[in-house]
Amino acid sequence: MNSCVNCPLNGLTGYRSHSKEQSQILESLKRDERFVEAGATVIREHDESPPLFTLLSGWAFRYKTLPDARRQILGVLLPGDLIGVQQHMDEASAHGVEALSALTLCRFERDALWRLHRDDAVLSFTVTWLVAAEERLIDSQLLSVGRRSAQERMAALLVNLFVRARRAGAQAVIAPDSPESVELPPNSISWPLTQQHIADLMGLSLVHTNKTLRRLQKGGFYEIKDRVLTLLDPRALQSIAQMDHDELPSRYRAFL
Amino acid sequence: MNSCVNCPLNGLTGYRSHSKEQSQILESLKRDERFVEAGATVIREHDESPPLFTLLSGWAFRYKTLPDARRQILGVLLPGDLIGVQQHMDEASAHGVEALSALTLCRFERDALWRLHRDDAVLSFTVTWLVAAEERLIDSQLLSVGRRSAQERMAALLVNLFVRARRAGAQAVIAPDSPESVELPPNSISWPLTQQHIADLMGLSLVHTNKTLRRLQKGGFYEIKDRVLTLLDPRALQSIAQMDHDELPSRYRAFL
DNA sequence: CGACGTGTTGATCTCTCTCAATTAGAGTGG
DNA sequence: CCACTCTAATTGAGAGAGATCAACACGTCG
Repeated sequence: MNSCVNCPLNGLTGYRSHSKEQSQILESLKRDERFVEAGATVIREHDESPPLFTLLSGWAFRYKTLPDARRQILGVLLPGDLIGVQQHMDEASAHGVEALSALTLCRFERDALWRLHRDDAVLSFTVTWLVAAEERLIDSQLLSVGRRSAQERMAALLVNLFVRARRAGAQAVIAPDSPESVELPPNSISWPLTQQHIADLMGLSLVHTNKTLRRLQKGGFYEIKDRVLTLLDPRALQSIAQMDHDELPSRYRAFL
Repeated sequence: MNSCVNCPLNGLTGYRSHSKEQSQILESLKRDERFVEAGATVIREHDESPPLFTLLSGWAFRYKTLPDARRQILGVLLPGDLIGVQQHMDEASAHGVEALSALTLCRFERDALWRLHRDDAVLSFTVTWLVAAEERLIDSQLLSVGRRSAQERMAALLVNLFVRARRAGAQAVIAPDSPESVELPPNSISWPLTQQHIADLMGLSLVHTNKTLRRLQKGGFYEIKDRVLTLLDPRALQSIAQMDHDELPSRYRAFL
């Protein structure tokens, strides 16, 4: 079975169903599939014109670092996300991408982005949609990092990633050997993040991240065991996070 | 003279020159021009499907707030920026937009975004380019807010906005009555931000923002007088900000 | 003239960071 | 099977960057 059916460009955004025509264009732009192991670097931080990818399975993250090695994780990439649109348009890559779990990537031709815009209006609109959706995620993270307390940030992160992962899992047509495909209870997801990742995501120190997380755990709000996150009280977490009702786009709300 | 020549969709991204065909499409999608005064709300935080705008002159900002009124400014919008792509695709607006100075906005038809993708590949590619460019700006701000000290954040903000404003000014074909059009020495720009704005941009308190800014000013690195910012030592500021050489895209470097 | 917005400064307070040490689990090699 | 090593999580203590509280200065504007 062709894994292109899981490609986000192929109409899985919930916006429209894919057609033969678009599928064919995508096929022609696809160069190959790539598999990388957990921890591998997909794009180095200052790579020149890295390829355009689509994430078919697994978790990854985008990051930037300062000269003295402080790292900020810009966002978590889940199956169905696009990788490398920003850099593709503009000289060197501004951020690196690293795998959190084993990944399956669909790699496209160098000029795929332009050809896709040139050849098909639906596909080009989908790209814009995907990029805009990613921007909303960053906006939300910026709100957390800039204005939420440590505890609020943790709660927001848990809820956000939970609903995103649930939705990504629900959308995948097949993904036999990927971490997110393992059958889990409806209030659990696979969780490949270490506390260091969480700290770098939320702009906190490792130690403080640990203490804050611990407090939430002892409060019975969530549980992480064997790389699996279980939300024991999603509502309470949302409330702790001071999440405005509409901070979650409606397409995610069903997963809580 | 038609102000559409200043429209970012019309090839001002430096990526290509505009053609008759694209100009005509844009004309047909343009509904009208809007003028708002400084301080006005352009888009309320939870508006349903707000229109798509292009910022022709003036400064604005995007923001999100928490239920208890803490505010995070997500980014500053300068002439040539697109407003409202994110919200346009997806239910309610996730962020508000407010004017920092008097603005000239070009307002488009409701379904302009889709029609533009449908009718012209160059235009649709330009939109993707613009959205991706904005995402890079947010990435950079997230790095500041998450990992830079207060002093570093201030320095980074001053440098970043300076080069962006300089470039926007250099690109504007005409903008007679807008704040950024006033002739200023090459190391100065118009500066409509209050310290409260800066605090909300960088995720700091007003008081601490003031003290940090004051220290930099006393150090002779910059000066703000009569709503005009002058960078007295851009190199030193970059260095204070721990700005990696490539944190500024090359198209901005000429303005330092 | 008083009200208001903006900037400034000093005095605490506290959240988060840094430093340091310990525990637990997963490999790995002898 | 048992040291040995590495990574990730955990906890305590002390330090510090930044927050909060409180005044005051200055200019604009009704």
